[in-house]
Amino acid sequence: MLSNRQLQILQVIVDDFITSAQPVGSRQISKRADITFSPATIRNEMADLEELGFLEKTHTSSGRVPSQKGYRFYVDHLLKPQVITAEDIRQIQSIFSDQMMEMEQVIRKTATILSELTSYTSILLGPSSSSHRVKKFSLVPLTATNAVAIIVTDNGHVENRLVTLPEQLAAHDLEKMVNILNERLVGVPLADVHKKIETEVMQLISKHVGNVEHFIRSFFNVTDEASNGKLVYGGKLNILNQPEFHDLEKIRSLMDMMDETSNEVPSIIRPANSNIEIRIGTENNHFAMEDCSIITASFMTGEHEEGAIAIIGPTRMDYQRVVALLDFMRQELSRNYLGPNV
Amino acid sequence: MLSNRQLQILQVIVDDFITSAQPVGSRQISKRADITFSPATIRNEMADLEELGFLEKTHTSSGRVPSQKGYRFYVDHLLKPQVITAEDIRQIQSIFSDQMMEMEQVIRKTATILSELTSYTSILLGPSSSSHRVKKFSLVPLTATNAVAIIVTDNGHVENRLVTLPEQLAAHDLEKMVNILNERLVGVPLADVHKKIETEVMQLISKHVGNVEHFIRSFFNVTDEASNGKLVYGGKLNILNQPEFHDLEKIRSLMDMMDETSNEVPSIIRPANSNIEIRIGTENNHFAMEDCSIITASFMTGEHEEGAIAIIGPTRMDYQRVVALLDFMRQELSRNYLGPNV
DNA sequence: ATTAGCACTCCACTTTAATGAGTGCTAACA
DNA sequence: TGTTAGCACTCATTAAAGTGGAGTGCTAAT
Repeated sequence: MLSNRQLQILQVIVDDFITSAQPVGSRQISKRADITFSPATIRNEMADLEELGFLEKTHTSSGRVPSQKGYRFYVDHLLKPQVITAEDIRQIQSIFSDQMMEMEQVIRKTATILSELTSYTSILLGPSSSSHRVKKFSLVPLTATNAVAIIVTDNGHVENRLVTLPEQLAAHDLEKMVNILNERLVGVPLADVHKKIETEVMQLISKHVGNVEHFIRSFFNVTDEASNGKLVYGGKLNILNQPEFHDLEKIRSLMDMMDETSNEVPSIIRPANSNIEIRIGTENNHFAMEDCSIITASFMTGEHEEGAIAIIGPTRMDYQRVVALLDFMRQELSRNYLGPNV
Repeated sequence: MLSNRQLQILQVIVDDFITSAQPVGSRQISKRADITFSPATIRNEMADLEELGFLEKTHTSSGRVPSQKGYRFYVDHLLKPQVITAEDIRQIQSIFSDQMMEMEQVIRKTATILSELTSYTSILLGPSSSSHRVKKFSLVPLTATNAVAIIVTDNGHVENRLVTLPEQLAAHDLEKMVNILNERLVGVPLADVHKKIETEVMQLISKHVGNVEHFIRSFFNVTDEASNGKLVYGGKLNILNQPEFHDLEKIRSLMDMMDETSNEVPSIIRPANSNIEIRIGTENNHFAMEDCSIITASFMTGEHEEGAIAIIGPTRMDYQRVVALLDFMRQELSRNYLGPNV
């Protein structure tokens, strides 16, 4: 069990290091107004805290730096709920001032504003469309062999894919097929479309219209891609401002992770439960993020629709502020984003 | 006028520097098999070339480095058409091996492969859809006040936008409106849709259906966003491998330029005429690219549809190879990409 | 239990010296 | 007259050595 004095010292060290990025020494601490004891006393306490694993030295005669365990303790026990400023609130609410708010726009604006307010990198994962239901299916022929297949969901999401039509397909067969698909697919959640087509629609169609194998197959993946929501980054380059990221290799691996081609990010930033979650350093289980912390939160845009917000910064991150901002943000998003008034 | 020997020396220096990134000295040059004269002679020639502005020194007693003017001369007069390897050809053609090639996929794959083959950053600008004609317009109502407006063009491009419907709008009025829009818009190039609606369709509709001002307005910008084609990057991080980009500020400004939010890139990478074009250093008229060269080429996917390819690398770029690759690539793209068999 | 005092450590920075690649110039050479 | 060998000189790079300062750990005094 840590004494009150130890708690106080740990708190001061973490707070100091977060703002200065410099190892903090005993003398420096003793100068603070709220510290009444001498540097020597502080040194003793710091030695104990180090032995307990909360602090580290960068070299034998340097000041102390919080260890990962130190941050963890700080986050779990010393974090004081911080009130965000009126200006923060104003900025966040400006996102919703525009009446006509399409999901993607809101996500984008949120990402930008969060990265500006925190000066870290924000990641927003829009709610997946897979729980939404098909509102309409249509097929627009382009040439004799090509057409565009379009699915509109009840939240206004549009999926479209170029498909190759079976060779000799009469116009009325095409129409018939579209009718069947509409009959059977409207109302089905996007996530189930694949299965539905395979088990039910496919044989039904081939009864009326021959040779649709290939067409159906090229249409299958329509539904797979909407399973993750839109992923948007804000302030990707903010990480370059952090003094601990002057190392090109670290930057590279982080940037690499955030490159659109990789798709591990959604699973990384989705919080395990729906609360705010903080993962520090190696807790992320990701090489590129060994020196990073990530704070995630989720927001709801419908009964089963969940989006995720994440802020990535150095382990030496302003946890208090970010947590406060994220908490407010998630509330605003959930509050403003009620179902399909989209 | 440069003597043959000067030409040879300039060529050797540029070639050498391109591969080694190190200033090249007289002794080093004289060691080459194709050089018959002594270091002292070379030094004299180099001094002349420097005076003429083709070479520079990094400091008084360093070897020579090509100046921007040197690169320009090299590119204009010394570039030998290089044959690309069978492996290069194989890789490039693999892009088109897949029968079902959607424009966006091809663009993506091209960007990736070009960045891998060159180890520089590639930028691909897909052809704009604005010359394509509206194939179909449809409106899918979601709620009483919201709907999705969808435009499909004859090349299979789909534009969709959430729109707010006028308050009291009967179902048959809606249908009538959609019919009118289809009648009037089908066959119109995307670029002209805006104008067409404003001058013609708007009054026609308001004759039949009242109070459509707001709806029409929210629909206007549908057409503006397709004016630039899809923009795709390949190997954004390759620039980090270049020794001249170990400076964070340079990296930042380049990355910043390539960030999706900025939209100056299309105009930068579009070549002035339809040939291959090389811009070196400050010729780019862009701060972030003072130490970069950009090689652009265009390809045709239809009579009036033009896409652009660009490779961005350090001024010390392997011009020969990149030019050869781009030239082959543009031919392949144009050849494989014939109109709307998409 | 707390703190002043002191020896010690180590980083960061500066200075100095040595090395070596490269140049410019001059004089000799073919 | 064009070419080259020779030589003094410049400058980046590297290593070694010295210096100052911030910080620690320990001990003894309060």
